[in-house]
Amino acid sequence: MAVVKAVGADGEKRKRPARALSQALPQTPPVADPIRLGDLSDFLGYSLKRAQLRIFDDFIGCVAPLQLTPAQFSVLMLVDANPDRNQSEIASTLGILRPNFVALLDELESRDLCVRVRSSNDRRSHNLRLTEKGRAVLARARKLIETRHEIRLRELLGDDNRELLLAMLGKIAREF
Amino acid sequence: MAVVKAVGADGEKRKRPARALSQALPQTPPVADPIRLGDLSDFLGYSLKRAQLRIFDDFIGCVAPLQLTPAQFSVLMLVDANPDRNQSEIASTLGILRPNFVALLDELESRDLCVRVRSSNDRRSHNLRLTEKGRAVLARARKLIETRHEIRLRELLGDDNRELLLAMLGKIAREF
DNA sequence: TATTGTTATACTCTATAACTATA
DNA sequence: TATAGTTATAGAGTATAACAATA
Repeated sequence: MAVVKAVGADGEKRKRPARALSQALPQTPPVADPIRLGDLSDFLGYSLKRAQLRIFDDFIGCVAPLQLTPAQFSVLMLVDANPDRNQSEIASTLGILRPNFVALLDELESRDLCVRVRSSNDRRSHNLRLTEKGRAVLARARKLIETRHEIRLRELLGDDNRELLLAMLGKIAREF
Repeated sequence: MAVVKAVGADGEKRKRPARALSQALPQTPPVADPIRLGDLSDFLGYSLKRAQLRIFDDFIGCVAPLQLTPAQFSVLMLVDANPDRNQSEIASTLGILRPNFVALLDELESRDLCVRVRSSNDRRSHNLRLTEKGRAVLARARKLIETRHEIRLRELLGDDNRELLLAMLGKIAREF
């Protein structure tokens, strides 16, 4: 397995610049030592958060042509896999509070990716479905993410390690 | 290695309730099928985010006696490992923007955990140090996290898998 | 009475511009 | 002029209470 690389970020600035002979060295050298993370990287929360931010950033860049946030993508995925479920069911499955789900859906509906259909059984409920355009956009998004994002993750981590990573993250989310 | 458990969440509600013989079955059964995550859990971003939220939530609970957020903890850790570095250096290492670091530091300083010391070399800079109390609180926090949080993660994942998880997350944060 | 979707609202995070004091 | 710390501010994301329509 590939070894984790040195330390990065400002690694290329390590070399001290040349200095005139007569010039006194200041108390603090002009090129500072890199900051040490110390034990911080041994705490799962820290590494998890930094990795999550990086992944989301890359995700957003990869689906930029479709202008989908990770949250919007997750809604499209879930409505596609579970048509005609109501807002509360979809929102709570994603850990989104019902009030906060309203604006998110408004946006998807205004872009004609998703529709709210008043349920005939229970007229309080709005059943959710993807539109034809919604399915098409989702398909394009999945292809973009697979070919630009996930494939590079497989290259970086290796197929087996990526599977193991997914399994552990799922276990934490479900059982911790 | 332990196998990932079934599905959870509402797993205990699966059994259909008894029903009067004369009562007609409504079109939709009163106990709905669980929502299927589908391929969503195969996308790293989704699993990463859910796991991160769970970990932070648990972290906050574990250090509740000390009232430290993950961000505050990371600042204490970094200042402890790198005394007399200035705000910009500490903030940027943590991915915190300088303006947002001000209030964070104000809070730590008001609680006498950390001090800003005007640098004699460059009077624009504030060098950061932990106070005696700051070191004590950090030590207690580390112990709480180790004994209540990380230890349970090791039990859940296994020691070797936890190490592998940390290595992969670090690799994503640094190299992806 | 309880639930679904909604509004209003508040609080935290994050992001950018611009000021001040120093260099 | 450039940089460190700061202020102000705006935008996401997230949280709770309460209302109308419906059950």
